[in-house]
Parts: sequence; C-alpha cells; structure tokens
Amino acid sequence: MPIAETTRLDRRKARTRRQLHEALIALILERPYDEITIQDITDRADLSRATFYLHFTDKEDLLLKGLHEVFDQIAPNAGPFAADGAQPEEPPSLIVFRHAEENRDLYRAMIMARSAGVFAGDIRGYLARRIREHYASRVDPEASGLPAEVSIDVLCQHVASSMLGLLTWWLETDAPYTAEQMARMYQELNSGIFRTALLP
Amino acid sequence: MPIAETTRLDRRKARTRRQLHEALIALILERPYDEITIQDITDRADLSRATFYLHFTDKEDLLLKGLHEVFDQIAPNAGPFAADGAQPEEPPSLIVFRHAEENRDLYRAMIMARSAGVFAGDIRGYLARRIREHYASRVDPEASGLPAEVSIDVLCQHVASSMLGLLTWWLETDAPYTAEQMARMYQELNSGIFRTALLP
Amino acid sequence: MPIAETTRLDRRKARTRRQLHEALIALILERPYDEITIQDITDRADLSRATFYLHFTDKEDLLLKGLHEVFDQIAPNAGPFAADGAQPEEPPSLIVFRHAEENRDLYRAMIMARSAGVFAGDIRGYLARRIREHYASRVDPEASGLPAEVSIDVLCQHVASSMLGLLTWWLETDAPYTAEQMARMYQELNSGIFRTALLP
Amino acid sequence: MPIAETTRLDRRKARTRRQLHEALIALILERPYDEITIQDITDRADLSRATFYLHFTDKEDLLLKGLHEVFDQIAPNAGPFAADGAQPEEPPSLIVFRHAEENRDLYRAMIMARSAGVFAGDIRGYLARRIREHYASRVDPEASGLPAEVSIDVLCQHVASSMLGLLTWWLETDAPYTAEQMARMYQELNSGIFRTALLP
DNA sequence: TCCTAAGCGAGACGGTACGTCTTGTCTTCCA
DNA sequence: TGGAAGACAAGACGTACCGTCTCGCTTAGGA
Repeated sequence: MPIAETTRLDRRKARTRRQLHEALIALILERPYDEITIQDITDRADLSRATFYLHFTDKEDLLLKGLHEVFDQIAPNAGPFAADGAQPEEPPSLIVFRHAEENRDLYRAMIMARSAGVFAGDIRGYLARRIREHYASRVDPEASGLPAEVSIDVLCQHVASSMLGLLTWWLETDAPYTAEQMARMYQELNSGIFRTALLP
Repeated sequence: MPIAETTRLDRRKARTRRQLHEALIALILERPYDEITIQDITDRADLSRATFYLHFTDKEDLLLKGLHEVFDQIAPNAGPFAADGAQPEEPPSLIVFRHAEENRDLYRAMIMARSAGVFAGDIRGYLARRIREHYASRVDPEASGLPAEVSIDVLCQHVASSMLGLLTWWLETDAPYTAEQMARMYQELNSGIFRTALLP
Repeated sequence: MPIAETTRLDRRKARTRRQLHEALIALILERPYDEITIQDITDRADLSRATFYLHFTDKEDLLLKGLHEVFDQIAPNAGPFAADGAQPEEPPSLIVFRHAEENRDLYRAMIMARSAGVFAGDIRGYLARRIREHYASRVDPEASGLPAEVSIDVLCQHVASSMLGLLTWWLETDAPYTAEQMARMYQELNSGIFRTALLP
Repeated sequence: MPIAETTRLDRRKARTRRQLHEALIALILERPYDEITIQDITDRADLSRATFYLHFTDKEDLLLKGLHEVFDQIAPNAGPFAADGAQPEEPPSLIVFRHAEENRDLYRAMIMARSAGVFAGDIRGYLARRIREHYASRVDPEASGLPAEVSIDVLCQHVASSMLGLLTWWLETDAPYTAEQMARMYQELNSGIFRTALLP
C-alpha cells in the first residue's frame, strides 16, 4: 500500500515539470539556446521563476532530465543496444532514425542545444562507447575484413560521428528523405566497415 | 606617405591583439569556454577591459578572428582545396592532420570552444561544403562506384563528420598516433567511398 | 449550553498560540527581531508554518497580541491609571517597574522589538496620553508650581520619555537596582515637576 | 600636488552618493522605512540598482553615512560638546533644536527611521554618553544639589531620553513652537537637575 | 457509534526583494 | 592617440521569505 502510491501532489509536480520541459523545447526551436532565460522558460510555462528552482538547478539540468526521460523509452528496446541478446528485427540505425522522425522537435532541440555546447560530455562519446561495446561483443577483429592498422577506437569514433552528422544534417535541412532512406544511406556509407554484416 | 606606413602605433595595436588571442587560447585550454570572462582575458593579457572593446566586440569575435588568421595560412595551399588545379603532393586529409599536429593548442582550443557551441554556423557545414565543391569537380557520379541511392549531400556530410570526429578524438585523448597514421586510418575508413581514388 | 463552553478544541488552540508567543519571545531575546523568520518561530514552536497563519497574520500581530494579553493584567489596577478614583497604595511608577521586574523576559523582548521599530505607533505616545489624562484630572494648572510657559503636551512627553528611557536602560544593562530603587530615582528626577505631589 | 586633488571622478561619486542620500530621505518622509526598496531608492535617484551596491552595502549603510556627514558638521562646534573648554555662547540644547529646525527633513527622516529600529545602537545611548562625559567634567557630585541616591548613569539616561522625546514630539506633530521655546521648556523641565546651572 | 467538522502537517506555488555577476558604454586622464 | 582606470546601466542569476492554497491525516464531539 505505501509503495507506488501516486499521490495528487506527485501528479502536480509531474505536470509542472512537463510544462517546463515543453516550454524549453519550444523556445530552443525559436531562438539560440543561450539567449534563453530562465524567466523566458517560466513565462512560457506559466509558472514563476522560483518554481523553476524547486525542480531544477539549471537550464542544462532541465534539458538533460527531459532528454533522459525520452531516451529511457528508446534505449531498452534499441536492437543491438538491447540488454537481451536477441537478434533485433531492425538495424539499430533504422531505429534511431525512426525515433528521431517521431520526436522531431525534441531531436532538433537537442541538436541545436548541442551546437550551443550543452553536451560537452558528450553525445558523440556516448554513442561511440555504445557502439564499441556492441562491436566488442560481436566482431572478431581477426575475421573482420578491416585493415589491421585501424584502431577500434578510431573506428567507433568514425561510425558515431557519421551517425550524428547525418542525423544533424537531416534534421537541420528538412531533407526530403524518410527515416528508412537515411538509415539505408548510413549503412551504405559504412558498408565497407560493416562488411562483416554484424554492425549495422 | 599616408599609405602603408606601418607606424609604431600599428605595431602596438597588433601586439595588443596578439596578447588577447593568446590569453583566450590559454584560458580555453584551462577551463570551459563559457566560464571565461572578458575580464579574465584582459587580466591574463595584462590589459584593461576597455581595451578589449577597442579591438573586438565579443569573445566570439576574438576567437574567430584568431582562427581566421591561422587558417588563412593553410587554406590557400591545402591540396585539393587549393585554388589552382594542380595535383597536390599529399592527400588533403594528411595536410589537415599535420596542421593540427603543428598547432595543437590552437586546434584543441577550437575543438573545445566548438563543443561550447561557438560555431553554431558551423565547422562541419564548412567542411562539407568544401568537400562537396571538390567532389563535384572531380567525380563523375555515374562512374563512381557509389550506390546510386546515396545522395551527394549525405555523402559529404558523412565524410566531413568523419574527419571532424577523428580530429576531435585525436586532440582530446592524447592518442599516440602520428598525423600520418590518423590520415591513413581516415582514408581507410572511407575507402569504400574513395574507391574512385579521387577524393582522399 | 452553547455559550462559554471551553471545549478541548479551544484549549488546543490556546495551547498552539501560547507556543507561538513563547517561541517568539525566546527568539527575540536571542537575536535581532527582524532577523527572525516565521519559519524560525514555527520551528521553535514545533508547528508548521501554515498553522501560524491560521492564528496570526504577521510577526507583529503575534507580538502585539502577546503583549496585550499581559498588559490587560496590569492596566486595570495600575494605580492612578486605574478606572476608579481610589487613591493607589503605591505610586504608578513603582507598579510599572515592579511589573517589568516580574516579567523581565517579556519586557526585554518588547524593548528590543521596539528598538526594531515594531511599535511605530508608539509606546511613548501611549504613555504620554495616559499621563496626560491623569494629569488633566488631577492638577490645577494654575496651582501647579510649573512655569507657565511649559506646555502640558511637552511635559507629558518629557515624563513619558523619562520613564521609558529609564526602563530601557534598566532592562538592557542588567543594572543592579531593584524596582523600588528605580522608581525612587524616577520620582527624584522628576520631583521638580511632581512638586505638586499629584503625579508620581 | 598628489595630495587632496579632487578629481572629476571623485566629484561624480560624490554627486551619485548625494542623489542616493536625498532619495532615501525623501522616501522615508513618504512611507514607512522598511517598505522602502533599494530599487525604490535608485529609481528616485535616477540610478541603477547595481550602482547602489557600488557605494553602499545596505539601506542602513546609506542612511547612517548620510547622518554622519551632517552630524560631523554640528558636533565640533556644539557648545559644551566642543573640544575646547571655551564657554559656549548658547546652551547646547538650543543648538540641537536649532539644528533640527534647520534640517527638518533630515531630522524627521532620522526619527522615523529610528522608530523603525535602524538605530539599535542607539542614538539615545550616544546622547547619554555625550552628556555623561560633559557632566563628569563639569559637575562636582558633592556640590550638586542632586539627591545622593540618583546614579549618574540613570540621570544621563533621563536627560537624554527627555531631549530625544521632546525632539521627536516636536518634529512629529508640527507643534507651533520655535527652537528657542523648545529649548527653554527643556531646560525648565530639567531645571531641578540643572540647578547647578552647569548642564543645560 | 458513526461521521462530520476542526486543527494541523506537508509542501507546491506566485510573488517580490535581495546581493552578485557580467556585459558593453562612456568619460577622464596619462604617456 | 592608444591604453588605463573605473563609474555606470542593464539585466540575469540563484536565494530567501512571504502569504495562499490544496491535500490528507487525526481526533473531538454532536447525531
């Protein structure tokens, strides 16, 4: 009984946070990330500035927590990124492009905020690490057709950069491609590397 | 008389600017770009804050003008990027990695500032455009071994992202590779695309 | 039946108020009046902030209601201040100093809060008015030995100020005098005025 | 040459400060002291809030520094308060009332702010100390007609309170008395104490 | 005996002021 | 004339308190 009782207060807090998340994303799509004031956000969300600090410490905090929430939805079932070893139905790249297509605003906000340096950490590093783990578990370096002199780190950086680059370009330019086409091109461009057919 | 007389004052101005450029680069290597204050810069440069505004309008202005100066050295003779059609001695990727090796601090500062969003413009876009121009002039799309469904724009984005990604990784991690090795890996990774041997 | 039945709820309310009064007085004796927060008071009283507003509107409200309660005890039987014309056993000044001696903490809190401007109204004005009423009813201006040119208002201000001044000094400095001694000095100092023997 | 060169900057600072002092005094005469915001003051003074903090730390700081300035004018030549032992032309009480008459707004502001507890210190204590020093140097306790049982501390408190009380009443009520009349009444009221003719 | 109303705790929220920080402009002075 | 020094306006920051509100718990006292 005591556990998981979603009280009304909890729901109110959740609502307040959602308002803030949405306000920020809307604003990022309108003007440069660091011209956005906390006051701007709370104005848009119809809340007071003090309330903002009741929930988040920073603009960054707000943005990141918002992203985490969304990515927690996709991550678990993202094909080869998935916890279970089951062969995914679709290549992960397609899943990513699909997710971006469905959450266009969020992804664009993220890209734009990224170009404002919010993710010094960084997204690319995160991607590279993910890919590297995946690669390590699937590919036999000996058997892969890759030239021996290409280090795995470099390879992962390359693949991650490529993915992020295409994604950015796609979202920024309103390019008339479907998620399927983008994923296909991505695989094509890296086919030399994916010759082993394991990494797409 | 009035024309082109490099007076002592001119030299003093140049000196002041150099001090500012160097101060900024030094600071970027020490701490996050946007924790750096104009006051910090002028303190480091042993100048007054007012003086800063006599020469630059912004932190960004200072950074970009500093970079332009350096890139104006490399750009004209950057192999395939060169104005004249002469076949370059070395592949452009090697030239870039070499330049980065020689101007390590400058490049790292640039990378770090980039991850702080100074170049919303963007470097990657710039690179992609350069590459695209080059590609257009050299490659016969029909004859290239590329799959027809990969758009040239996408390809350029991919290549530019790869280059920038490797460069960033290399500078950030003190990876024990020479410029030559990095360039070689870069070419290897994109060999599927460069099969036509024209673009490296 | 319905009237004047002191229910348990009433007693609970009274208890809550007492806790708040005591908390405030304790706090005033510890640190400057206007560094004291409502939160401080309720913390000390082991109540919630909301509860405070159920009973009082202000810090001032709390303080004043607390004082009124106490003064309602003394006022009615305060010698010449008394409603009935009966000759008091003791001079009123002695009654005041005695009361202050018995309610040291309360008086000190009051003095300290006064020096923090809570009683903009003011205590001195109140005292002067009381005295004036008394004076008007007892003294024949003609017969009084007072110089004609001293206005009665001024005289009352003077006497009230003197009383308050001595009281404040006495409470602030832990001076080693009894209430009797203080009252005696007070009368001595104003003996020139009290020559008519009516006002002490 | 280097010493005491009042530069233009100094004068600008002085002007800014004067504006702030005047703004505060004007505001105190209009509404309760602690309903006055720093923003209110700077608005009235046509300055920015940041500028306030360039010169003062507090509302109190501003007020007190303003008062010090004025009292530094009167103090040195305030009759018996004067450093030199020369017999003053006028009794000090007259000097005080005169000064108050000439600086009505300032004194009223001070009185009102005092009733808001700015001078926890306090003015009365200050006055009492001054008087006591004076008293000690002039009066032979033995020869004074004072009753032996009145302590000097108490006496000084009394005199100071009386002075402050009359002053306050005079300024608060627009009483139709001249400074001369007030001083005369003051002396009359305390004549019992001033019988020795030394302390007026 | 139930059940209704009150006292209270908890805490989200709007609002307002605070004191600090940085930016960019301007003016005065010195070398 | 280039630069130093520094006053100032503007405005965002994060913090602190206030007073209001809504919610839910507990318990007293009338049905």
